[in-house]
Amino acid sequence: MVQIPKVPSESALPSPLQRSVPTSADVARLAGVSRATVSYVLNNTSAVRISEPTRRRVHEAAKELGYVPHAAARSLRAGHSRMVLMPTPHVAVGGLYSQFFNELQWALSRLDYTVVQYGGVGLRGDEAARAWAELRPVAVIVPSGGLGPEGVAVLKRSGARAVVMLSPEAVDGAHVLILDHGGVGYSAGRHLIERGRRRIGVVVPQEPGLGIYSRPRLEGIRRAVNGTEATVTELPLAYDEQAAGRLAANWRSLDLDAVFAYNDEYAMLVMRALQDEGIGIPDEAAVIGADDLMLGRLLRPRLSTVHLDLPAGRDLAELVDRAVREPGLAPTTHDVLGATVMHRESS
Amino acid sequence: MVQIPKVPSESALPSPLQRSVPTSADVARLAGVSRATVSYVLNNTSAVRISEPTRRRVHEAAKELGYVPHAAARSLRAGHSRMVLMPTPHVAVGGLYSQFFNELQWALSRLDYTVVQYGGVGLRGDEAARAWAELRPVAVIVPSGGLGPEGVAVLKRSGARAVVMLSPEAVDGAHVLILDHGGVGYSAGRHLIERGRRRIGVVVPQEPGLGIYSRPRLEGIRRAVNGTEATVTELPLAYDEQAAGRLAANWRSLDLDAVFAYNDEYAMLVMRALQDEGIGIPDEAAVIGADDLMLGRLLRPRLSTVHLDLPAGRDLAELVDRAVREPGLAPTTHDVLGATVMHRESS
DNA sequence: TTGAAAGCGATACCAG
DNA sequence: CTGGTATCGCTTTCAA
Repeated sequence: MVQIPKVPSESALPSPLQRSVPTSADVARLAGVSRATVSYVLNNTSAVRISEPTRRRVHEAAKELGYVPHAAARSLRAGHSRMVLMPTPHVAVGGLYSQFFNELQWALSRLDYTVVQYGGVGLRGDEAARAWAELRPVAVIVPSGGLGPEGVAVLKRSGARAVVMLSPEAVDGAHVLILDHGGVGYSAGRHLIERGRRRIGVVVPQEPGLGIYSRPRLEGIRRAVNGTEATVTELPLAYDEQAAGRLAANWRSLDLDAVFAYNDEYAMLVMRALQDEGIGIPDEAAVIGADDLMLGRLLRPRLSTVHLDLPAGRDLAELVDRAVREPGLAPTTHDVLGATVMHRESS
Repeated sequence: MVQIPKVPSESALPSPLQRSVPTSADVARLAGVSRATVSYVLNNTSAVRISEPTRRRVHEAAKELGYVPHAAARSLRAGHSRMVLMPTPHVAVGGLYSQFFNELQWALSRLDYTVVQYGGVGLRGDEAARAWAELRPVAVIVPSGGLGPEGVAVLKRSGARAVVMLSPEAVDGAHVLILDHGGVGYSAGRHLIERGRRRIGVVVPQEPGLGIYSRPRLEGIRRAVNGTEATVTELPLAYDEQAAGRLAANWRSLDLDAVFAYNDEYAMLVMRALQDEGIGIPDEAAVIGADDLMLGRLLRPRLSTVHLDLPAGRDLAELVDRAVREPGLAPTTHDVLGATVMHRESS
């Protein structure tokens, strides 16, 4: 890491008399009108007609002072805001989610909402909900579970008209889009079994925050082997080459014929390690990932994967908008995570 | 994409009498004390001593009502906030930046700042600056240029005590950490020339927002060949397999012996396509990427790359904190992007 | 067409 | 120890 040099603190340098920030009252004074008039002009209030010369004077004064309205004061007065709060996920999620959230953000902006990602780092559950509630957002979108019915209640009591969660399970009071990661594991499991595999290893990432995804995926593959003669073996794995190397070195003693690698990045890591150990893919070991990243198509053999159908950001934005406009709307719960196996060459 | 089913709008459902959100006045009423006392108790104001029974009553009332303080009202009254605003980058940047920003966010939280990522989608330059200024953040961290001295001035006039930019060039009034992407290209160029390459292709991504990074990298490699007999050829490339395939098919007619692929992901794409075309790496074509992603080490041959030394999030957080606490501090400008070639097997 | 003033929610001063 | 009250910046009636 490059060091940022420490700057000698220029003690008590009499800074150029930091003018305090201009308010609408300052604009009014400079333009020689009342604050009300300033408000009318700058907000283009249609209910009131202001003479053209006055408008110009106000605009000029505002520009001269560099006036910028104070959002907090405004929404305090208005009693509501159009802020949609989206807590940032605690763990670095993959490129798939980034893309989804970009799309969502864009769609919400189109509907005239201000999207704010809030970094509640140390907080969990209800504590987090309280922190979010302090901002009085009109809606909250929680990317990944972790919020119980009490948390939802806190948010609603403090004015949130919609709480939308992407969660593995339904939560009382919230609109929930159920991202059934179990289906991802299940699809992978069915696929491997259909291709004649019986002794399936399942990579379980060691990164702490990934459990909410990896556990359901593991459960899903367990469901898939249920009633068959196939077996499932957990393979804990850190995301680094050494760990993958150790796994590969042990591979033959594990006596497995397939591996579901949690996602494509872990799959690449595992596949590389197995190949370096001289293990043939897919003959000796079938490998399947998940997320359908571009990188999987670039591997040799091409990586089989489970493609995730996330909801369109646009649809989610519309759900939020509807919930905001009709607070009476009963919270809904939908399964929205499609899982489709993309069979390529590694399985 | 999975459709979210449209919900029949339950017209005018008499919602369960949405109690309006509780204020400190409500708490005061329920506890039988004044609003001032509520404030003292809930903020643990040390200058004032409140009797234990009163404290308990206030706390109980607050809990019963589910009271959550109103951040906007509080900071309006206080005249300042501890919000650090970080506009979200317009273009999906790579995993390297995500990691850096996560670290930064964590470090700022430790210093008791509230980090807010703000999605100003359609806005650019001064317009964006005005939108940010409305939130009255105590500091603004701009991830990637695009803000001129006027924009900085707007932010400062509206109360921002620090404006920190990660930018290719110095900007008046802002603390600037110069991310010299030119150095990345330069290092790659020097490396290739030292290894005897003379006809260097440089991948220029076609994704719109990537120009701010790719242009300086290209300029850097131009600087590196200056005064040598080596040449530089631009290779526009979209991030998909077809485009890479076309490039590879044309490769021999281009008569190049090396390629700097903008970053590791493009490098993987290009390397794969070249290999599929039967072009030997590094013999026929040397390939070097940038960003030093894990994936490069997993490729065969292992990908040479330019490692970027980003500033530590912790250091940047401290710079922000110092600037906030000493507004008189003169804005500083530092070069902070180290570039180190990691020579592996592809070059 | 414009101005005076109330009030959004929380805090901090000054009395009591 | 506790309560009244002015205040932050802005919008919006109601009067003039």
